[in-house]
Amino acid sequence: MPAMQPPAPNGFRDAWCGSLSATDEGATRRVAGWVHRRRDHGGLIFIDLRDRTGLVQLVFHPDVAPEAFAAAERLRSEHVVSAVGEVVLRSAENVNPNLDSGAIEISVTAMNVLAESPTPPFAVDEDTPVDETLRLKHRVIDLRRTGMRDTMLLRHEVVRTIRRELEAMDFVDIETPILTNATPEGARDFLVPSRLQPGAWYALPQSPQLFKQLLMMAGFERYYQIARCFRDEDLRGFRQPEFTQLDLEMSFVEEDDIIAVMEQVMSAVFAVGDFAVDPAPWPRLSYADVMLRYGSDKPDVRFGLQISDISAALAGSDFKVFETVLGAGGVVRAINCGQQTLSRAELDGLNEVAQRHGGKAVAWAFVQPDGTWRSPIAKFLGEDRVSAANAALGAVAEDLVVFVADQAAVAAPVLGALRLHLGAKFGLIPNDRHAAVWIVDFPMFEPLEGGGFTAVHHPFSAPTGSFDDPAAMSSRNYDLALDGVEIGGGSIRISTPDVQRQVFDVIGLSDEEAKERFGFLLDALQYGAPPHGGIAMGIDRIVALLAGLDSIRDVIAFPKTASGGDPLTGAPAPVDAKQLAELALRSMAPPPPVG
RNA sequence: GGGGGCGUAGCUCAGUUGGUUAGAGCGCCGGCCUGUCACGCCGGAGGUCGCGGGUUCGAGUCCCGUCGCUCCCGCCA
Repeated sequence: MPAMQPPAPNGFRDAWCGSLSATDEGATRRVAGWVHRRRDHGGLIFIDLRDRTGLVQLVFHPDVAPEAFAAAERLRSEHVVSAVGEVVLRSAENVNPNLDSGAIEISVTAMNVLAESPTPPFAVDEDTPVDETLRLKHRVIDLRRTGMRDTMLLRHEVVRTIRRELEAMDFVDIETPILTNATPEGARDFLVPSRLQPGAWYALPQSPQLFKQLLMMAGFERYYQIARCFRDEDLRGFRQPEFTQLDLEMSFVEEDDIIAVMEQVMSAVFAVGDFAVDPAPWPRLSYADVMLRYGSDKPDVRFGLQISDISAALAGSDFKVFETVLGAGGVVRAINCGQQTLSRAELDGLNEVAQRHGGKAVAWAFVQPDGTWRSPIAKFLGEDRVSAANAALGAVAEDLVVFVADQAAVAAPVLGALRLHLGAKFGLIPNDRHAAVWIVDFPMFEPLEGGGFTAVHHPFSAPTGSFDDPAAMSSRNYDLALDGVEIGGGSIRISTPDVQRQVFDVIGLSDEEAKERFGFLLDALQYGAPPHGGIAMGIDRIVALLAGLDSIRDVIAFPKTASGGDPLTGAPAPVDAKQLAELALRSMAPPPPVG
């Protein structure tokens, strides 16, 4: 964090607690903050006083300031005080190296108690973990802890850096509506009833997608916004119903232009967190490639354990499981774990990992010095197939190989999950090194059960290929993955009404529906839309990764729990019948029981 | 919607095969203490074992239900 300017002197303070140092020796300084800790020695009292910048030790001597000393005897944790005194150098043996201000202390001459506090529900320190519901219920106390404080300040610094970089590149910050229209596909919308138009509904935006495209058509060339987005889906550690993204859009650009801008911005952001990411440009891998080799569209490329397809090597064996799968158009894929050992119980445990992700079972083999396999399935395969598989996998003596046979759409994610599981188990995932990678060449459409298609990303991305074969079309999308987490994604957009209509047609949106829902977009496209594209980056996720946190709840000041509630305010909560009546609404359910 | 884990003092946790008055550390309160810095020493208070029901002579412990939190799958264009 950059150093802070001293506070403008007033009746409360003229210095930051954490910024005082030996250079202030002899000066009279006034500080204000919270009582972090009190050490009462009877004839001498020490107070650690805390403000946003850190701690400073106050000393109260009965002979220096009897009144202040008497007041200090009554101080307790989290009382708020303003104190003034001389900054004195500590003797060498009394220096506290754990404190930024540890070379000095303030010998207090006078103190004002500005507020008192009962004992807080948990200690304002990092020493013991605290139940998260309790933390959220008392978020004010929780946010006083150094971990939360530092994270919120880091978050601020990240956003500040983004703005600085983008503004240096002439991006314009423009706000888009929070009350807007529901979208027919994609995530579930949060809905807001209209009072002035009973029966009609606003929706909270899942992203400013269409508005930023309209801004390009309006000629703003380069737009950005730190935008709040809303999706009414189930929560996870890295998913909240409202979240913040860096949203940007540019005109007269292609993929390389957007990617170059983002690499510059993100490199600056990683530098803020002292985050060791390989210098840009970052690798661009195709969707098909990463789904095969990593079993994920957001691969963690910091470690090996890559997946290989060995269908061809093993085809035609007497092993019924593989033959049945291959006969039905499936695949056999495997991970060569190298010289690793797992117990029988650990090998069996892999089945659970596979089943959690929709797989059936995991086969395994240990390569022996002569190249044959010690494996329950070896006898069904035959020597030729085993050596062909060894060749395909680069497997040599003492290597462990794990296999999954299934339809590709199942085998890929199952092996992807196994890869992460094994990488963690073998200790292969470095936490001091980070890897960013672009994923490109996504399919434009994916087939729906029961016929038809849906857009893999969204129906405003520009497709490539022929509409005669939608399943074979790609989209001009690019996602950015960091350490196995999707931190952003975007695309070159459709900029002609024609193509936009054809895409709507493929996803089953009739001309009439398209006109009703997106008429404004088709209309704007028709009046001269520049080629344009953009990207959105998940701020919460980026900050969590920079801070090494597993949950974005820890980078949001006031987040929701897994059931979408806020223990602090009690939201969501029933509302008065009167409020409902004004909205022409009626409650269908009895209010939930209190407590 | 489905599956796993958790819920005992203000906080973090222990609690054996179901068996005496449910414990520890920290915190809190009181006393002592002039160089501590997670101060120290002495003493003390503090419990709806998440909630409801059941089994049992007896339930923190076993069973059923329920609520809350959390992780995973589905879902998240």
